[in-house]
Amino acid sequence: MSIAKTYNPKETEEKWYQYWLEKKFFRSVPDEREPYTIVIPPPNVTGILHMGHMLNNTIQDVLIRRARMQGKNACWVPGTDHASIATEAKVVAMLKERGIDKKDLNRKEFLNYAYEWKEKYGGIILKQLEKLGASCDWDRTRFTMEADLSEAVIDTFITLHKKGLIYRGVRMVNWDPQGKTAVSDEEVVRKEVNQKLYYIKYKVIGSGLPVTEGLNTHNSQLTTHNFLTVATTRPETIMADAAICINPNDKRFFHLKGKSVLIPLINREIPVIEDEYVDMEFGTGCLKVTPAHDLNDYNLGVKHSLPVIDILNDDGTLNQLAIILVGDDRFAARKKIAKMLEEAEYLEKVEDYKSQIGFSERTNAVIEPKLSLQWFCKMDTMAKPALDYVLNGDVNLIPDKFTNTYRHWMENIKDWCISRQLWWGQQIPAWYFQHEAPVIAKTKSEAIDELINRDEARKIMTDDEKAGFKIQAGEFIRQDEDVLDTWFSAWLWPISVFDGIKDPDNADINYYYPTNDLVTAPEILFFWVARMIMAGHEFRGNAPFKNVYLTGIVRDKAGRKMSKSLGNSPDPIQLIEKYGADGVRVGMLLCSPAGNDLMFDESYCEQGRNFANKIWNAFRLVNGWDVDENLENPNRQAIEWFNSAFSHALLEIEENYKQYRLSEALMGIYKLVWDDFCAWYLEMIKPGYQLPIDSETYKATLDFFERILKLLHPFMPFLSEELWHEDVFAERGEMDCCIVAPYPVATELNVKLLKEIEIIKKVISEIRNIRNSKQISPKEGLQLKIVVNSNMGYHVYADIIFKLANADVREIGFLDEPITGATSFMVLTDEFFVPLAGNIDVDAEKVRLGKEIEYLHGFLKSVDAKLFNERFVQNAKPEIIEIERRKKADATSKIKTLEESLNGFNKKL
RNA sequence: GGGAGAUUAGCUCAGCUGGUUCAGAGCAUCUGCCUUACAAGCAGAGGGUCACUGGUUCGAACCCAGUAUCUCCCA
Repeated sequence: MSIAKTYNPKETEEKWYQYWLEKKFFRSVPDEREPYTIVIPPPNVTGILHMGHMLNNTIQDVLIRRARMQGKNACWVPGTDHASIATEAKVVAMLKERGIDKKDLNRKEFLNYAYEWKEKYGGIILKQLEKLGASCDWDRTRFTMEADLSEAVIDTFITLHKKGLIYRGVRMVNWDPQGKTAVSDEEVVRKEVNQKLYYIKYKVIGSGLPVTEGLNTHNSQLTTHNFLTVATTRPETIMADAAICINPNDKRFFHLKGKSVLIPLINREIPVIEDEYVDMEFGTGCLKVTPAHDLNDYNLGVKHSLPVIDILNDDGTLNQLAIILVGDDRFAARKKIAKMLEEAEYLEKVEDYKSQIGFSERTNAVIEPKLSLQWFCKMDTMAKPALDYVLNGDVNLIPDKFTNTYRHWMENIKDWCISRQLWWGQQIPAWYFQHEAPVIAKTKSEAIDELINRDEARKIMTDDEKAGFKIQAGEFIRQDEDVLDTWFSAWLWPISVFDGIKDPDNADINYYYPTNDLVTAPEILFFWVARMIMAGHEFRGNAPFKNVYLTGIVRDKAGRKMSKSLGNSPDPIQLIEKYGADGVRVGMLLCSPAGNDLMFDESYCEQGRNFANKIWNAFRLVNGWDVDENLENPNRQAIEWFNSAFSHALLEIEENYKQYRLSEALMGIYKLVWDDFCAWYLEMIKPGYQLPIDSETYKATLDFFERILKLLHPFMPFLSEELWHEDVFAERGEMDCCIVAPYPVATELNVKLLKEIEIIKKVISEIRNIRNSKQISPKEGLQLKIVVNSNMGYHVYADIIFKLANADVREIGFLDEPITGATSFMVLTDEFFVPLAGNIDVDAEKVRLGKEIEYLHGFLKSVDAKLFNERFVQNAKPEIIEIERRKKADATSKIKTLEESLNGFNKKL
């Protein structure tokens, strides 16, 4: 039977993924086995797969497949996140294309379009994950805005509100005037921007005190005694000024104490206040205080009881309170007002100025600090236990360098603004009736009941009156327009996917929760991971997962973050088509140390593809052998050696898995397969061309191959499954699949054999090296003679040396003394001679020996330096000294033998 | 401005409690091979003042201090 020379992933991927699905290998239901659970970080429902997802989900799939093979009840819950801001933006854009303005729609109409959009595009990313081989339990797919999960969110809100952990307050928020929504600090991107610093003059008026004597206020040569100057980047906000602040220690401004000034253009009088907050070095030393439009000013305003004058509309245009330029956009107003100030001679000068400005991550609009009535979730009491879980190791951050960052954040946590001025999301269950304080309730009718219950006068109403009130209230009560932050859904994810909020004692939540591992990006450590831990503690009394594996950011070769706008991200699906899913998975993981960013390059996928092909061809070799039952097994050493080598590698691989060093675990497998199995073991046992193999070796080899397939499976599920079903291995029942094959376990190691084969490999390499440097064809047999000074039994390995180095076994001789006329090398303390009739360059050989002796002398000197150093002998640990002594002995004896060889050459001449 | 981390071969990274696992791996490079599983391959080779400067120590890639450069987080 002939098999293709190269592995073709396309057919096998489709075939096996379907097979796994049909046979329900991904399905998990609670049973008596130990559970192993991962909840997917729900990708944005609008998203398409990018390299970050590829990395993240490959890691999860590796972990979940390995756990499945280890006999655990592996459950990987998939799903998507409604991503309110991003999705709403996409829907708005779609409507725009159709010529529909969101403003012309009501909430219900808009949501219909949004759902239409979600139905069309929402499943794309999950379909793409299938291509990668993701073994999620698709029957469990959840969506953060589906009915059950939304209910969980609303119930959570109500519960926390009852506990006093949710409140409504006037706060400075980051306002996105384009998206018309508040965004979190984390969604604000700060960039350095070239701006102008405007120096504006405010006319000083005395409170009872005369203006500085003798000066004519109509004179254009005004002095600082009549005016003070303020430097600002935002001249359009002067109409919102509530005060001018000076530092009480600033001698330059003592004369201003207790006075007031007039705001230019609108001539409103505002006081001069004093606060040490003002930096005397910056600008002019006079600070305009605009509580409505700057966070620091707001705090200053609170401290000095200043009025708050908000001159901006939600869309960033100026409102009536501005008095002038009403209706103009803030940036247009800035230009205009600069001109107006200049014309009225209030503008002293303008300077270039660089500063950090916040931009909305979603709309890229300049963020406006804005006072707003928002809902907040109190963080301080929730943060404490969430911090403790990480500090005392109940939750493991991997790598643990993130623990520091986590602590720093948790100790300086601010309350969480959870309302968003959007429609796509769970509408806040707060109800407003006339001018009463809002009622928190799940439904309108519950809200009305609550209205009745909380008011003494209503409580005592007759039933008829109550019914009347209900009808009246029903007409006027209205629900909060805002929706909840998406993270307010996402923080429940590990609980809500198992319906643990609605039904806290159900079989699924009891079995799967807390989950085992979470794999996510460090960027969302705080606003997702930390909050999930808080929710876990709050609603279940424990942390939602044990380990958090933080992946790196996928960057391009030049170190730039991969992004759509840069166009530097390859399309993952195309990569899969080019290199195969297994190739891409291997490629991703080869370059992804835990927690470090990875500089992705396609060549890694190429390496992965080549590896798949290597395995494929190893299979072709084994598959092609005929077995002769009558043959003796000549490969006992080789078989026992590989058995040990496999276990040895497995132990290391397991250790790396344990520490979540997946790239190193993979590299361990890579080397085991490529080097140990293919380059050494198969070459050792390979029968001659078209000759049969003995059955013992054949069986052992197939067994090794099967074990290798199992080790490979988590990383290369398709190739391993494909080969698993080849006839040579076994007759497979329909459920006998690699995906559920029991994971290999290490057996006892033959340490002596492992060591000896390493020596034999070295001997073989040396012989090959001689061939290479002397241009001797591998077909030309060589002789090998050995002077054995160690206790190594080379006889046993004569066959192997012959086979791999073509040094004829019958010619291997054991000598008592070195011989001349041969090129030589040493392995450990043993001397090897390869006679090369007439082929030997005596001078070169002498030079080589001389160099080696010289090196050993140098080495000996450094060892002696230690041993003759009294302080070393006194202070160093005995075993260290012993090692040094042995080094010395070995080097001395090596020098001796090499010198004898050299003398041999000299004698001969 | 405050905090965290990094700097080891051309590239991506290992290197545990300071000492034979001590300078390592994979890729790339170079040399020779189309050797009947694999040229997506085989055999071999070269390549590093462990960022820099001091210090501690019998001994430093590893510990300490300073300097430089970079990344991230927070103002």
